[in-house]
Amino acid sequence: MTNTTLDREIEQRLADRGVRYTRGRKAVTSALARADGPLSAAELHELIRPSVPLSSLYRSLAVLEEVGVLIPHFGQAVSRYELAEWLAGHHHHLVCLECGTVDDVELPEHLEKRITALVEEIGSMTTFSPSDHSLEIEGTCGRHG
Amino acid sequence: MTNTTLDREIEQRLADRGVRYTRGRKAVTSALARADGPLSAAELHELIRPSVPLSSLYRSLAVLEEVGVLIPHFGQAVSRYELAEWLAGHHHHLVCLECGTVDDVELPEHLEKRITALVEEIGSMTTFSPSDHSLEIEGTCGRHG
DNA sequence: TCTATAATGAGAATCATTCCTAATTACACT
DNA sequence: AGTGTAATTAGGAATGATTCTCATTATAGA
Repeated sequence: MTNTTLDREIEQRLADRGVRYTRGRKAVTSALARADGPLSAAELHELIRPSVPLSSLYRSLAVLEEVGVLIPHFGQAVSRYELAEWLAGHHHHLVCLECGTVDDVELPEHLEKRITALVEEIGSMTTFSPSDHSLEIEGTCGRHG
Repeated sequence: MTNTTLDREIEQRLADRGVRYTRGRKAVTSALARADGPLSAAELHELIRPSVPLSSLYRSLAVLEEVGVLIPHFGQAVSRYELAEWLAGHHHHLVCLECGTVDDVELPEHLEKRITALVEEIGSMTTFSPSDHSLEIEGTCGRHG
């Protein structure tokens, strides 16, 4: 395995929750540990096929998410649309982890400038050419009992 | 209509592309203009029902995206998973608009500190309590012909 | 080893999204 | 206003992703 330490940490976490660290679940975490970005169920299936059928894979993902080993990159698998920035203005997002709503925030110029500067610095560090950016802030909105 | 100026800008853009600004399309843009964050097709449908059937709604979304009036909040409607940050470390994302891949970037500490400071400032401006954040940088990765 | 419980495999069911085709509508021109 | 043409829509069928169900298998502990 690529990363024994990581694997042991996961094993520990699952043990604490009384959940087994089975072959299929190991296949998922180890594929994700090797990946260099978030992967979809289909992409994972391609990587670890044919050892795990899709239905089991989805179950493994759900279990691993439940115990906090995995996180979904942008919650639900539905497309959400918004007006383009030339219409709505440049903004960022507040993502509520409790109710799933996403709210826009427009930042005052001095904060926005600092973000833009950061993005440019990151671009100059890599071979990636940034054209736009969005700061996604997760937390809880003020609307819950 | 809530926002006549905006509506005229959209009308103009569609006219430039030789595309009609029909009742159904207006219903979509005006609902999005009123919304305070990105909406899914189902949410939009709920808002403007029963004037527009779902299939037409999807087509409107596609057309409006094509002419640059709408943008999807996080591309494809598939869930992608990654290891939680306590396992993978805190990182941000480079989203390639050409091929759809998402790569992780881990930032050097001085940059990360600047982002954290920003997020805290934003939190203090609103009723939202941030628990985590991710900077999503869109652009093109270095891998295309 | 035996038993109770957790996990898997395979396929059916569900939900979001896309596709298809005929009927309708808007637009340009008379 | 009336007509021809192309764009658009409605509605339902088809697809693809995800979830559910249930019979079977594996596991941990008595």
